[in-house]
Amino acid sequence: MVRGALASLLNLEPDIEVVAQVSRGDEVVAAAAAAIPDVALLDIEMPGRTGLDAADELARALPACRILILTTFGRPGYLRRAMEGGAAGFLLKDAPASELASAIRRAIAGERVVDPGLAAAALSEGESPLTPREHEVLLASREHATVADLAQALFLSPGTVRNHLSSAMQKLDARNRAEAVRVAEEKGWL
Amino acid sequence: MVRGALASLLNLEPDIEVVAQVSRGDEVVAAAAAAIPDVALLDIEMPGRTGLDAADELARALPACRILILTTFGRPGYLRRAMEGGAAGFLLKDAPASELASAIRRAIAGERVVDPGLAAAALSEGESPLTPREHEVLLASREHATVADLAQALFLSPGTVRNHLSSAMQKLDARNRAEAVRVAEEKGWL
DNA sequence: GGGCGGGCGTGACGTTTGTCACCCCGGATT
DNA sequence: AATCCGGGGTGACAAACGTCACGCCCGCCC
Repeated sequence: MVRGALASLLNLEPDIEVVAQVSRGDEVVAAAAAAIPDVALLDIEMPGRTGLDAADELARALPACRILILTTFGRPGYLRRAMEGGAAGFLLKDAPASELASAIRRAIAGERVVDPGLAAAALSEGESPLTPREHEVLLASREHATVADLAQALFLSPGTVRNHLSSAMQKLDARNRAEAVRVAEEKGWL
Repeated sequence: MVRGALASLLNLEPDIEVVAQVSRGDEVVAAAAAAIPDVALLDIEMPGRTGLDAADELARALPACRILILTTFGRPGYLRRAMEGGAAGFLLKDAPASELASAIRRAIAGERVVDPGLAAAALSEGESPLTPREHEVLLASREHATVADLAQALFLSPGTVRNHLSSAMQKLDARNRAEAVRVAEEKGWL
């Protein structure tokens, strides 16, 4: 509904035409390859595939296509990943709707469009202190209740899992897994 | 942005006029009292106050005003609460945008508008098996890492907290707090 | 070549957690 | 009067958790 509504509004702009819409992250690249848009507007949380992942591949497949990320959650980690992935801009859904059209125009003009407050937050928070493995274990810990489960799912020894978790918890200043997950999610590191 | 976009679209409909918009749940009743709308369209997750809570009070303050809940998450528990609170309809944001206007018209006509699949899910899942206290403790456990913290925050003995948690975990078929919270959230019982 | 960090593992240790049995109380049901 | 349920509490116990020290390997970098 949201996508449809925004598309309708954008189509009312005389200089903007919506040439394609998809509902899933894993349909983005195919649709863009077919429609060859000037700008791709991507959400982050999507079924099938993250908007950030889709952006990475889209940037390789259609280098001429400018990418704008439009998301609900202003996690600094998201912003960083988006910019490193070659996005031209990063918008929050709680910005006024008028900003969307102007951001698209500015993206076409070659500017980078980033919410200033969010950019500051991204710089101040720094990037994730977690090693890839720690990140992976913490991620999996959301879906597996016990260390034994976790170890089996990751093909690791239970001891190693606990070591990774313990190390992650120290880095995140948390007193247990659950808190570590919360903190990591808040900072956009998960 | 989403609210603004939907409002713009609705204003394009000849028979619909958007008379007020607010961004916070705790501003709903005041705005409605000033604008006296025929229909109130409420999200659930809002800063300040839940849309469901706002709906309850709105139904008391302006009984003539029809209430439509428009939300991202189709949790059966949400639906139940909304209907018990006197809402005229319950829409999901992933429905097509065209359905929104028609739902508003049907609400004015006195119909109840509910996503059929969601209604079935609500009936099949049943309501929360948790006692009020268990619910409360589980809710608080999201923000307090240890039992000791939890006990202090709720003015309870640590043992009692663990008893409540244990009982909740059994009812939710979970092996620890974190899993219990996940399950309860999924079912819309939290 | 040596140092360093990441990944994987083990063993030991103390703490926390989850479970259970059992206690009391008050209100509602029968 | 007896029963049940929700709430609050205690004490004990085993299991799970989080921490630490230590070992090994590999790759990178000075």
